[in-house]
Amino acid sequence: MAKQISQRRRQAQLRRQQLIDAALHQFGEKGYDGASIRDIARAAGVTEALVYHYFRNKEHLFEEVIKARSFAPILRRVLDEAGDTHPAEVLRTVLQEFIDLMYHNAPMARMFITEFLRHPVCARYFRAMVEDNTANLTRYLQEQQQRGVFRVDMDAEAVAGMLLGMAFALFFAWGQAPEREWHQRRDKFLQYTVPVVLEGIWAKSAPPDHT
Amino acid sequence: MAKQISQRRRQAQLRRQQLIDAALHQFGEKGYDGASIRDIARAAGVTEALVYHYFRNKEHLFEEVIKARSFAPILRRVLDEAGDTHPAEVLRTVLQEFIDLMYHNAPMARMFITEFLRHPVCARYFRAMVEDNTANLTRYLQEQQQRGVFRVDMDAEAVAGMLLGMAFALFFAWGQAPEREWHQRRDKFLQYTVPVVLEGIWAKSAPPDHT
Amino acid sequence: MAKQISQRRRQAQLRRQQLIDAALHQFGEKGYDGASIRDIARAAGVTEALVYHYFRNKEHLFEEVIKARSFAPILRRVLDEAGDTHPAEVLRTVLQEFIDLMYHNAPMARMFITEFLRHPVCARYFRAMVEDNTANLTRYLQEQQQRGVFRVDMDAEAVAGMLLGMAFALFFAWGQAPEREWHQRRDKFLQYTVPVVLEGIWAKSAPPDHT
Amino acid sequence: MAKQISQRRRQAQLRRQQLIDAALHQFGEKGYDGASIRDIARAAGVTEALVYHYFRNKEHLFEEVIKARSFAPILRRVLDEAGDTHPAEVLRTVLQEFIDLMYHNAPMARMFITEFLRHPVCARYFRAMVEDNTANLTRYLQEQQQRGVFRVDMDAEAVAGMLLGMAFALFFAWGQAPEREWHQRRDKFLQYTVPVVLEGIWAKSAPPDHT
DNA sequence: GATGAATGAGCCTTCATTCAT
DNA sequence: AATGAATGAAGGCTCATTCAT
Repeated sequence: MAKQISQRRRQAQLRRQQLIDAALHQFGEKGYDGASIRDIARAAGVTEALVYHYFRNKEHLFEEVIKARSFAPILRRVLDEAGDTHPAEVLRTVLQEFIDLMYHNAPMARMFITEFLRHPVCARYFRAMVEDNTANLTRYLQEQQQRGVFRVDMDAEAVAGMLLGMAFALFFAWGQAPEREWHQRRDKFLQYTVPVVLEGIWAKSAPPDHT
Repeated sequence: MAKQISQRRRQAQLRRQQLIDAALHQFGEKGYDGASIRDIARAAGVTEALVYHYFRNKEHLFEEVIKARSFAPILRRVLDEAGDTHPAEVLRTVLQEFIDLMYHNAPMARMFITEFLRHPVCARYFRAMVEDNTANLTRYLQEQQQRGVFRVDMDAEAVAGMLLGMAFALFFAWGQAPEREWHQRRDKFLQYTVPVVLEGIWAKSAPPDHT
Repeated sequence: MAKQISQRRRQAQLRRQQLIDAALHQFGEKGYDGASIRDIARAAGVTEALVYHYFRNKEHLFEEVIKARSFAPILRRVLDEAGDTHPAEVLRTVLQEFIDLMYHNAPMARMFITEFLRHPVCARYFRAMVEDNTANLTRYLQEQQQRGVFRVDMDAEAVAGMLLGMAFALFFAWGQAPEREWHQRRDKFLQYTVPVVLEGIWAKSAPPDHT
Repeated sequence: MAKQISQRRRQAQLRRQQLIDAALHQFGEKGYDGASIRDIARAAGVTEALVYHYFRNKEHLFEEVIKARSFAPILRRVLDEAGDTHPAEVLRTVLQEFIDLMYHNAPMARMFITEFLRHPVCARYFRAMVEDNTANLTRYLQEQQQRGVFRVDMDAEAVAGMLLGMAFALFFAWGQAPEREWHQRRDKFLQYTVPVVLEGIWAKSAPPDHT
């Protein structure tokens, strides 16, 4: 009997996740208003009423979708694992991970982008994410600054925001383009654009020997 | 009689514009799906049916809103008038105009952002706008490059995209923040971030004496 | 000046007729509810408002359409001109005229049929028409009956109703069929069916030598 | 539990029928365009939305109404049960049943008549019905013809069409008249008109002894 | 846990009609 | 004579949500 209960619970957990996944895709493709509960339910292969069995209402479901799949933890890990490779390499990797993360989670990214400007909940999470990432990147830049890698007068936070902003803009503008074009833009961004930016912040006494 | 007709026509023109304005605001605040024809009509102080007297349907109204208020012409003017001031100054001005333009037309900017990912029409116009602006800025950068101001190996298009992208990301992330914060971010961007970027593209033989 | 006025009047008369024609076709094709004032106006190449300049409202326009094009006068003429040809020939001609009249004025006929069951005005006119025609045909049959052509116990009115009813049913059921089929049905009706009916009403003493 | 489910199903079945009935009456009285979903829902005592729970849209509801209540099966039964009574009696009975069937299902009959000329679906069903009935009656007439009851040169199909057409025209023209008048017309038709028609098709060698 | 019946509110759109010009 | 601006009502349909089963 306990087994049955735990099985039920597992089944419930599964359903819940299934619904969140379906909702994520629908919201991502059609937006909050554009995606109906019916759409979501059908995409998950269940009845509309069942959605209300798991989530109080559409708003709540939306919040759960946001909570369940934040970028933040993933990105933090990436940054933490940076280690002590050459900063140029590290930053390029970080931005690459960031860009690819958005690209491979396009539905969610789209949802965040489109609903950020309307949905307070979404805005809150999005901002938290941005701040989290910026803070992490800022911290890293400051560490390197103190080690003499970057100019003393560098504004670490501004640079962090600039780098992430550029990456974000890249995804926004071209994330939906045909795959080939997207890859071209992405590669040029990582190989050419980022280094150009870094040019302005290296400490002069320590000329970089980056690739 | 001719006068009467022209008056009627003027009145009609006015109404049309009035409706487009109202629609712009409603779409900007609530998105395409979220803004109902009723909302728009009420905001313009007329009946729903009148909206259909001027526009075939919601889709068409939306297109008219987009067409009627494209950034492109405004931006082009700004860039064309750049003249021959110091490039650093020019670029700062251009970006400032760009940012302020978005900020002062926030409802439309928001609409473009949120509907870009869903509405083909919007996407088309948005992309045209991006390309137009990038092309203009690219051209300017190339001119300066040929005059020896910028490095020979500078990729003008990539730099143009980077600058505009950063500006866009700035607006996206902070355009809705409290006014004071917005202004701080904006100013820091123009006074600090942009120069940092430029640092990487100046021709070495011609050290800039920018502010 | 008088000329101008009369010209205007003629123009007005023309427009009126034009509108009635357009309305007839629209009502015939789409029914009273299905045909909108806009449809009618467009079909006549004028503005909706002009329809209201000539007719108080849709109902009135409908009535005018019905009044303006009653079958009755046409049919009466046909019957009056019957003269003294052989009755079988006369009846066949009468029915043929009746059928062809409906077929060549299909839009109006359709309108009468479909609106008869709903629209009191239409019902009144239709019934008047039916009664008029039946009365005429009945009178003719009675005259021939008194001349010894038809059986003494023939119920002239019943026979008249039966003949016209059959013709009507023919048009109703097949009037929309492909033209070839329609013509086949029509011809068989006139050449075979009608004579069969007459068989039952000839006076026995006077065997007919019809074709 | 199975009981509960079946009860629910029964309830649903009931609702469905209820809606079809309501729709039938509304369509019959006001026509397809004239009868709104609101009308139908109110007549059935439910919300408009529930109509859409049972039927995909108005068109579908209309089709279901037509399918659910076709004359065809009823008429076929009547004809099949004809047995071997005297043909005059059989035919009179058949036509009487046909007429009464229309009269007692006046709303649907009216709907068929008015929508036949506009609605393809209705036209299809109506035509099938006509052909089915005509075919049955034709077959019966041919059987009797082979047994020597009717003239050798009788065109069974034409006669069948004629008889049913007359009956239809009778209903069309007078089915809405005051009840007394209707009954008079109906009785005269069955007792006088039909025999007159038959007069023309009896085989001469076998003089009928009908009433 | 899961379903289908049921609802009230709202949406986009069309319609018949009026009025100033 | 003719038009276009303007409206209130209604129509078909969808949606988020509840409830009994």
